[in-house]
Amino acid sequence: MATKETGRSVNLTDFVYQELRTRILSGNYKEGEALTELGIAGELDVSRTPVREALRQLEQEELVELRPNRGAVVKGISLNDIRDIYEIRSLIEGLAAARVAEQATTEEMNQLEETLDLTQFYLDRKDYEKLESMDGRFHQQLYELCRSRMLRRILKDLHNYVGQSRGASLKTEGRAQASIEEHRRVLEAMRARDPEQAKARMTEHVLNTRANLSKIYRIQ
Amino acid sequence: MATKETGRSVNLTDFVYQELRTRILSGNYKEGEALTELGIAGELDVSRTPVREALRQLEQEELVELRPNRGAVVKGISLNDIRDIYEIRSLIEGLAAARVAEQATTEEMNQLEETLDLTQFYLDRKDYEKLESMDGRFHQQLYELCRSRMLRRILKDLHNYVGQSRGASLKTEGRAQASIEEHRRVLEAMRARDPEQAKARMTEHVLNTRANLSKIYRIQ
DNA sequence: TTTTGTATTCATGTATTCAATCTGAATTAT
DNA sequence: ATAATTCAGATTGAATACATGAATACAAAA
Repeated sequence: MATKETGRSVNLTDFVYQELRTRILSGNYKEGEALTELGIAGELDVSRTPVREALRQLEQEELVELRPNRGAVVKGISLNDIRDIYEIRSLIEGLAAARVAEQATTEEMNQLEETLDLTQFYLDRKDYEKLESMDGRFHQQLYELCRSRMLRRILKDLHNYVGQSRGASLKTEGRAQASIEEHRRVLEAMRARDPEQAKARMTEHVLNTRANLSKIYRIQ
Repeated sequence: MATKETGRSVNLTDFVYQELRTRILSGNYKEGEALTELGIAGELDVSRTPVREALRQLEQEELVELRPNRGAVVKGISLNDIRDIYEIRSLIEGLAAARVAEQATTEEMNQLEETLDLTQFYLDRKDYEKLESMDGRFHQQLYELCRSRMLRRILKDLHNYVGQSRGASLKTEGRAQASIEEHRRVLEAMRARDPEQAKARMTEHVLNTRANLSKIYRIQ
């Protein structure tokens, strides 16, 4: 057992975790909403045990608050959080890019390039769901390739938090194409084994994304 | 129930979590060591339930790896991790200091000053345990006062990871006094409401700590 | 009217039970 | 002798049972 219609979770705890996480980050569960263990267990048709374990994980990344003996409350992502995420990323994501420029193999760079080609492919097809997924994959791949456990941890976290707003940003006129081109320039610098340029271009890319986002949301 | 000789845990899960976390970060449990739920439960005299929940939390911060159906393995902090932590902190901890300079109340700055006074007090008494704790408290207070959920999350995490090496650093000749003075200069800039200077001085402080650390450990 | 005590209810905290899975040694087959 | 197989023991995964604590409603007292 343990795949639960959605598939590919190895156990129920992971399944519940993914499910709750998605619902919170998508805004399906709203800020301040109280979650009861039995309620979730009933909804997902599992016992309280995996629910409790999943809630503990979510508490660790501050997506819920666990009040002792009083249950869980949803903590969403605020505009202030988003503003800070982009500010932090503008400071450290360039570092990850520099590391990739220094250490990644040609094979790994080819993987990045494939992601970029796919992104362009889906943009041409106007398949915005896949486009969004591929745009995110470029960053996720980068986090793996930078060979730094700490950078990967932090950047993955931050990136996941802004999934929603990144999607909105990519739907604005011309931004997706610009994003692809910025990614490409980062990759070029990596292929040229120029860490400083890779860093600068990645930083600029993050700042551009933030600037674009500030047209949609009221941040900073 | 629920205080378990060590005191102040509100429930057994938190108690187990703190206990395991401490043992891992202090090197008491070594990298690669396999942990069984029943073994821990027996050692701490609790059932498997709170142990499982604690392990899920520890997995979230990558202090253990959970292999499905095969149990938990300890993941320590490597020298590479420490190197990266200081590099990341040198980039973003200044941002936190700048925020404090902008937003903290005079009362809050007084709290920081009290911590500094206490640090000096314990240094004069050569009470290195308390000294270490107070030196850390200055940073922890800063993370709370910067009023950024994301900065607080990340910096607290990173700071906890390097607890051991920070302790070692403070024991080297003259470093504790230098650290206090650097903290004081950061606070001065905050009191002067000069975010840029607070940032610069904090960044320098982090870099100094790293430089001092590199005399002990073989980092970068 | 406000406060305080108390019973009830509901949710969480923990232990226990049972099922599924993995590991490794003994056994069998090649 | 080596490889494949089987099976027992141990460990994790999940559900359920039991215990504890918090919140609410309501009654009695000030």
